[in-house]
Amino acid sequence: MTDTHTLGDLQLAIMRVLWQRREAPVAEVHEALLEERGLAPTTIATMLKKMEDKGVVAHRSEGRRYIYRPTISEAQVRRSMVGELTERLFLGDATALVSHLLSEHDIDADELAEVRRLVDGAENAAEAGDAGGRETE
Amino acid sequence: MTDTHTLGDLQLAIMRVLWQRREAPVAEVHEALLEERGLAPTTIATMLKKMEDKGVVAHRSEGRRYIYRPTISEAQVRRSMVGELTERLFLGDATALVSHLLSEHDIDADELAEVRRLVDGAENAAEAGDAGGRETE
DNA sequence: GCACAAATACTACCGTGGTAGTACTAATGC
DNA sequence: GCATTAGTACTACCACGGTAGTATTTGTGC
Repeated sequence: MTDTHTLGDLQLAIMRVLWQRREAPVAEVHEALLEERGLAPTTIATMLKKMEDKGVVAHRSEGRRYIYRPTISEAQVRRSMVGELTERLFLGDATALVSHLLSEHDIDADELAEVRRLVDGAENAAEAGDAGGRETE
Repeated sequence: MTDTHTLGDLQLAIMRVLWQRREAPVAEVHEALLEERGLAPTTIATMLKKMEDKGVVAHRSEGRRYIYRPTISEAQVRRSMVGELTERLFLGDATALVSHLLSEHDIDADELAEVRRLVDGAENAAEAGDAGGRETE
């Protein structure tokens, strides 16, 4: 479990479409990405097949059409990918990543306040009955 | 400029060695990574050459040996890669990444306090004369 | 001077993301 | 019923990270 679902750029774009619509036929995914990417329909179809092999999407048939749907959540992908980056780049130290974000101006003054709120929220969550935690999923 | 220096896992491991030592011959890099990876010396040499083509390291000769040194800083690589992930996964919203980190238990209670300190620090830095900033490095 | 060792150069191969042409199949229009 | 069209299947290719064997060069010891 908890396979390392690392997705490429196009794969993520496709997933975003599927996450948004719950499910969609190839043509719809293609159409949704046409503007920002201008890819051939076969490219999308091929990618979807590769993604199915990989286990991140599944399909059902409706006439000749394949209706694809995601089999993993956006949160899972984020966990995987952020986790991997944190490992690779900060030797697993997530706090170091936050530190980087704050010091590299990736987060401006306005957002700083937001982050502060998030920290407060996380602290409260921790205080509340999260003792023994470990049931995420 | 600000090319997108995305490095693979081995490449990062190699860079870490070079960042640590300022410069090092192939054999030394190989030796440094032998325990944790057990790779052939030629693998390191090949990778270093690829990395030189890519522009992230450079070498000078010393007798028959090549002494490699990084041409980009760890901070630059972090900026590139964190930036890319933020773009790919959170549509550029760095705050969303922090939010993810906080809500996915990647940051425990102890670290939360640390993060709070970092936020304070960033706020002060912003208040102080950081107008026009951009001389990190 | 010659054999051996060290070090780089070359070449090769796999996996995977990305991209797409072409082939095949099945529904549809007339 | 046959031609067109939509839609998937196959196949192919490139780039690149990763991994390493083999060839070549050159310095060193005796």
